[in-house]
Amino acid sequence: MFSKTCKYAINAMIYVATLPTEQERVGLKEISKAINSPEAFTGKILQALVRDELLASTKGPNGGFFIAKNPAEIVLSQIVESIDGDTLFTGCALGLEKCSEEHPCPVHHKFKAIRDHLTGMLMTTSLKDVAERVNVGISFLKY
Amino acid sequence: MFSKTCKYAINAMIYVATLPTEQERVGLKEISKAINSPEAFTGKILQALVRDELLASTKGPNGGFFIAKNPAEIVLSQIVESIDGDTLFTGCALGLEKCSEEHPCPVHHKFKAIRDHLTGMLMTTSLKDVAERVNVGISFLKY
DNA sequence: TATAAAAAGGATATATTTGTCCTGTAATAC
DNA sequence: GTATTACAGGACAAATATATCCTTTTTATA
Repeated sequence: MFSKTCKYAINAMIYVATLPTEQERVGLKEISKAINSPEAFTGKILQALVRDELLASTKGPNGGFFIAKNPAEIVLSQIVESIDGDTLFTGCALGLEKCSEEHPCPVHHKFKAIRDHLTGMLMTTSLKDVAERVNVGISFLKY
Repeated sequence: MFSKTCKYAINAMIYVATLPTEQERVGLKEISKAINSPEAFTGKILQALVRDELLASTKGPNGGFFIAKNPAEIVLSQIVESIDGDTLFTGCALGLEKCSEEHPCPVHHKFKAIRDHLTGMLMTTSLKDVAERVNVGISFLKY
């Protein structure tokens, strides 16, 4: 479904979004500990999220990462697209290069419904939604 | 969603299922041409499908592959599980090792519906269903 | 201004997936 | 029974994804 990289990215974004807004910045070390991911690799992923302006960062003492805009305005599909691209949303399930309504693969019509369901969910689920679930203790970011 | 290997497997199974039952066997070369896949690699995949008794094969002149049972009784989920295992059906979308109702990841509840939708579709779509679409010319196995 | 903290980025390493090549094995036909 | 055909299987190669290490850059503050 998602690449490992993308899973780390989503978890990291959620973790940063769970922090109170008073806490200005959070470091790589804390993030990778919180989501149980390899630190250096997670650093690369956060870099990419910063380039795509979903995260922001500052260097130096007390530096670290923070969500670039209001977590209510960032949806999961943006993170997925940033890391994995749009193949999950537009690619053919059976790998045909030019799969379309006019030239569909054998499962095109059946997958359409599922893809719509999936993308609809990812486009309507905000970081705020999921971060709140973690904050109230009904969902978890590791193990 | 599916690995490339799994896509080749599904396409190959569909192609073999499209052939008239009078045609007893079909060779690797023809299959990989029909689905536009690398021949040797496809050979490995077909081997695996034979081991899992979804396909059958015979060696020697006029040998080749054929569907092991009635295509109406083989569903897509069996092919997926044979090649990719059950992570698509049971694994956590965010990669948590022990994601469950009691210890859910932040998207667990939302993904449940999509996973059910997807697995339901794969468990109710038979090879016969999809092969017929190819045979009547409303769907395609390559390009 | 020197020092330390922390992210950015380049180079490299490891693991996994995807793909090829060659030999072995079984079946058929002459 | 020999030659030919076609799948089985092992060894290897290439490509991609995942992961680590080290240096550079930026910033805060003592």
